[in-house]
Amino acid sequence: MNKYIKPTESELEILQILWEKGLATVRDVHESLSATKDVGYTTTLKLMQIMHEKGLVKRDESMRTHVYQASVNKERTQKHILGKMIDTLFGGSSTQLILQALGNTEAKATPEELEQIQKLLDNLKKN
Amino acid sequence: MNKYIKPTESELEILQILWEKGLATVRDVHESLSATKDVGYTTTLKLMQIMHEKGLVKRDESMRTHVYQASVNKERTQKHILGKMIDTLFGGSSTQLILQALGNTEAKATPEELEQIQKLLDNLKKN
DNA sequence: ACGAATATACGATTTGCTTCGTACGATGCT
DNA sequence: AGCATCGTACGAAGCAAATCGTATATTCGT
Repeated sequence: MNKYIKPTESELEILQILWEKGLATVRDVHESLSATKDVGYTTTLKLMQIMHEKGLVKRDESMRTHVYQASVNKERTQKHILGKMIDTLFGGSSTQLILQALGNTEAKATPEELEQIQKLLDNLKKN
Repeated sequence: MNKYIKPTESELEILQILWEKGLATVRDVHESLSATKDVGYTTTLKLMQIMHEKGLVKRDESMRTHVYQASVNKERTQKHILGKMIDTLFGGSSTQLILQALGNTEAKATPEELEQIQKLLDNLKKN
């Protein structure tokens, strides 16, 4: 079995961009990143090279400008980190986390989203 | 305004113990910790000293054996970290996080907990 | 063709977290 | 009193993450 590699905070930021874009060059990623963060280009590059070594991303090197994509699954990664967080921050109770997230007044959920949650909740209640 | 200090992973483990116990000595915390983790006493001590410097915990030094307590609010801290996680891992959508957490087959929620979530959900729907 | 811009590679540094050894004082036991 | 135990303080090592400077190759514009 392949060992799970836990992405660092910075690596997660990059992964998120890659998950969104699908394919992206270092420059693409860097431009997205630097919108919110003050960071040098070579720093982004280095990070992505390290991620490549770790196997977090794949890249096509056939062109001078390499084209990257995530090589780890988004949902799997989210689930993994979420699980850890539930442990270390919510004493193992996912309910506590959900209540906290639902009650979060910022990042309000839209009615449609609430319905989405309702549906899943209904489903769980049946079992 | 006081700058928010982000607790590290290890510090969170300790905070969780302090939130639960209210008051605790280093030894208390260490015993809780070492139930799940293999770590030396002085390591726990040092961590708690650092947390004290950072202002994450308070302590009563009037006795030889100092008595600690968390000085940061549990809900506030959870919310803060959760918010960051929603940003860096779920593209800013708390709904995505909730769906993921609800769908999590491990750490199953009990029917009572589901009701708790339902109530909050109903409340949100009204507005 | 030539200078500017753009790309990767890579080493070095800095910073922060974690861990532990050691020193040393206070307390407890016999 | 004398020794073991328990407590804090503190320095330092080990490690990983993050940042950046520099070297070098390629490409582009004029």
